[in-house]
Amino acid sequence: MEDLWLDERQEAAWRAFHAMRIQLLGHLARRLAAQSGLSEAEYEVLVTLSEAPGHQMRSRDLGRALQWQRSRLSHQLDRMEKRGLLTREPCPTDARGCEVVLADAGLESIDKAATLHVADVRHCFADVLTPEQLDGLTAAARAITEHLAAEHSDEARG
Amino acid sequence: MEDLWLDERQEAAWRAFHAMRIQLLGHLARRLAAQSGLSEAEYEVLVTLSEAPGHQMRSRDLGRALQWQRSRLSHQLDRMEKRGLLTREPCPTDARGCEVVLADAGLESIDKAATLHVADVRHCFADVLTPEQLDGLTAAARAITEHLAAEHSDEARG
DNA sequence: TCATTTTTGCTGATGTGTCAACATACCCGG
DNA sequence: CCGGGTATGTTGACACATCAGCAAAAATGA
Repeated sequence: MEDLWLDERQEAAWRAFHAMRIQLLGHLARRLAAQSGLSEAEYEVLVTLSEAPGHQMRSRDLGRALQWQRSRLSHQLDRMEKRGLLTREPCPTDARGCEVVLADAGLESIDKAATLHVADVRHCFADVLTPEQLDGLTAAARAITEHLAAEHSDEARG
Repeated sequence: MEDLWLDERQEAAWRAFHAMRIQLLGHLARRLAAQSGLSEAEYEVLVTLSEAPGHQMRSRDLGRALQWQRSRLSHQLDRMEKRGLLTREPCPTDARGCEVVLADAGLESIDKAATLHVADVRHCFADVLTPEQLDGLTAAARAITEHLAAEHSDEARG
């Protein structure tokens, strides 16, 4: 049963990461909502759509790009379609499919929102860290992501 | 309009952090649910209560410890009380207040869950990083948290 | 061709998180 | 003591996320 707890250094890192995450994401989400009337989920959908050729994408590909579950995306698109941010149209090459098209209101929203949001990310995240800290964070985050990906493909095989 | 976007290094860090956060927290939440039947919210409430003297706390203090909104806590306690993880009793010193008491089922749950969850955190987070990365992450996270706290108190004053 | 399996998207139920509004109790200055 | 401001907790409405289950179309392969 030894070896199961965190040592001092590990616990400090975990707690600091936890607190930072809560504060930072909460702050960014509140700013985004106040400035643009968008939630983070809406922002991500609109950014991805706005970068797609023709401002449209199959629901399947949108889901893959965002790494979302199908049902999550479907519910989210329901709400955004009701708000007039996008439309859903039948996919010409696959009768199951569904083309998600950015509406004018959505394009307007995301254009305004993106500039302000990126400025917030700079102000509260990027500009607070030194270049060395940025690189260190990138390396640490990638190490964790890759470890999880490896583990996931392990259990898919095993 | 110059200076508003992120440079290469900043964008790499932001994207890496974003991806890591999604993967890591999703993984930990799924493992916690599968192993213990607890959500992260329930886990946090139970851990905090289990560390309190007498396994109980005023709702106000619980909210402060968790940094939660009052309404969030109230809704969460509703659900957990229905599940038999805790009880709510009147506060003897303040008729508005409410003592939240850990129930036997809650103590049992958290005892089992904590060991497994901490092991997961070690496996997917702490053990993946070098001591230097852990310290670097701690410093970076604290810098961000402190920056946000300072900003928040600024706008409270201004 | 035809049956089976996979992919795609939707739905309903439940749990989660935020906001605004509310009722009550406390506190403090007159 | 009393009256206005503050603190505490709850509620209802809504947005968000996950799960299990469903239907229909497509891909696969005997």
